[in-house]
Amino acid sequence: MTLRAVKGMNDILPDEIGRWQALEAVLRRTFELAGYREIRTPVVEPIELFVRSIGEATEIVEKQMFVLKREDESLALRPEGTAGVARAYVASTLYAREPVSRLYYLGPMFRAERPQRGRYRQFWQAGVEIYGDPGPGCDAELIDLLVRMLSELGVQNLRVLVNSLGGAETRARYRDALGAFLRPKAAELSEHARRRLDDNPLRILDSKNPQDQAAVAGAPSILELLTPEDRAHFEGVTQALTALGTPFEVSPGLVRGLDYYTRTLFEIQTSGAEIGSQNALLGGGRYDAMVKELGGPDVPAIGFALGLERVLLALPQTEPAANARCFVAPLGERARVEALVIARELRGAGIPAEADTRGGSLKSLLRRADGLGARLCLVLGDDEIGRGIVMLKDLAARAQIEVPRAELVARARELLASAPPAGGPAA
RNA sequence: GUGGAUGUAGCUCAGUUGGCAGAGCACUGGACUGUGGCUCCGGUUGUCGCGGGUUCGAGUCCCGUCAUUCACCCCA
Repeated sequence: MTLRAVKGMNDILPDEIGRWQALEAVLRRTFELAGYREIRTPVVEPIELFVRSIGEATEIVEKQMFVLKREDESLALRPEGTAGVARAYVASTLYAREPVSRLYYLGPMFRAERPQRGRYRQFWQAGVEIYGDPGPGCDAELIDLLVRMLSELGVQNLRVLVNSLGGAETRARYRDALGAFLRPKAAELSEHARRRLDDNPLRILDSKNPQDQAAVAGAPSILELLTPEDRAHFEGVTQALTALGTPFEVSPGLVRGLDYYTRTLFEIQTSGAEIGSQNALLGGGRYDAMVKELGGPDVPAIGFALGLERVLLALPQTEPAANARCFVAPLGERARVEALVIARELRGAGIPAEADTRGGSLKSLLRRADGLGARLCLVLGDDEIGRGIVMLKDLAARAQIEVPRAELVARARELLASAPPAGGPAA
């Protein structure tokens, strides 16, 4: 019985890691250019934190948490990032040090759902949180930043959905109104939706079931029930987005399964089939009540989270770039040790270098160099050692020159700095 | 959590009414005693997911199980 990775948790192998690192670099650069600083919080938190922030009756808290019991502690692997960051913000009294905190995070999250394309039990999220700015300007700025980032990454078919849930008062009123509208139509709803009528009728709005969609048509919109303050905020967001030239759709049916959201709610989807039956690349919104709920002062907040796996699936596949590596191919016993010395010298000069230690014919060594995607191959045997030279091959150019041993590093550096010939090396 | 599909070499997949386990790619050796990507010739690679059943005989049929995947659900 071979050991496997835990269901829904995947190894990221070296062949794929380049795409991950490239995406992570874009995320960090985007956030840092916009004034966000990284925060790293624990992967494990007290269950109580998620119950209080995400909501006791949510799917995530009820069914999807990986729970750890240790002595008298009840812990959980974090199912999302916002709660932990908010906890850290309160616990370290960041609010007392600066009026506005702009934070970002990047790391693995855990939810025990049935795995599927674009949905895993361990998955990576990157997100930001802004504390202390009541908006709506920062709401719009954040959405605009994300739309531009995804476009620049090359994600096609973006849809930007924006909605407002208003404050607690609006939300309660809307629940009642929606319940009153749907209850007479209970017979037309799917069984699943019917069960939600009492505990969370808003979720029926984004059901994919055609039956539910039909029943929901003509339902009152939450946007009609916003208080004047909520309405002014939402208009501020949409006006700023328009002024920024960010395309968006007002989507009164947009709802999220986390209880903490207030006012602005947004989601960026791709309509392509790349991410399977999931369609959200990122989602977020305002959660003005959470900091206080967690024992901090009354500080408003907004944030979002992006699924790295989903963005990678939605991204165009790129050819791996030919690398600037050197392969050192020794022929014979004497050359073997010398190859190690040469590789060390090259690395000392900042040139990625690998010396062969397995031996074999020159033909197989050259194949090995090709297989690594190396740009240069250094060949040395008894002949070269006797003459104090090394054979320096430019694999891409299919050319070779004899180079005095002492000039090797300098000549290799020159070749690597020059562009590979047209036609390029084989991938 | 519910329903469907699929599990055969490192990868992609064939495998007929049940009758010797296959191909391409990859890897490797040679043609070319020390010159790579193309070509040609050869070679290595298997718990047919796992367990049971039917049968003279099971990759093939039946039952169970696990995994993957698709849809629902959920969400990033």
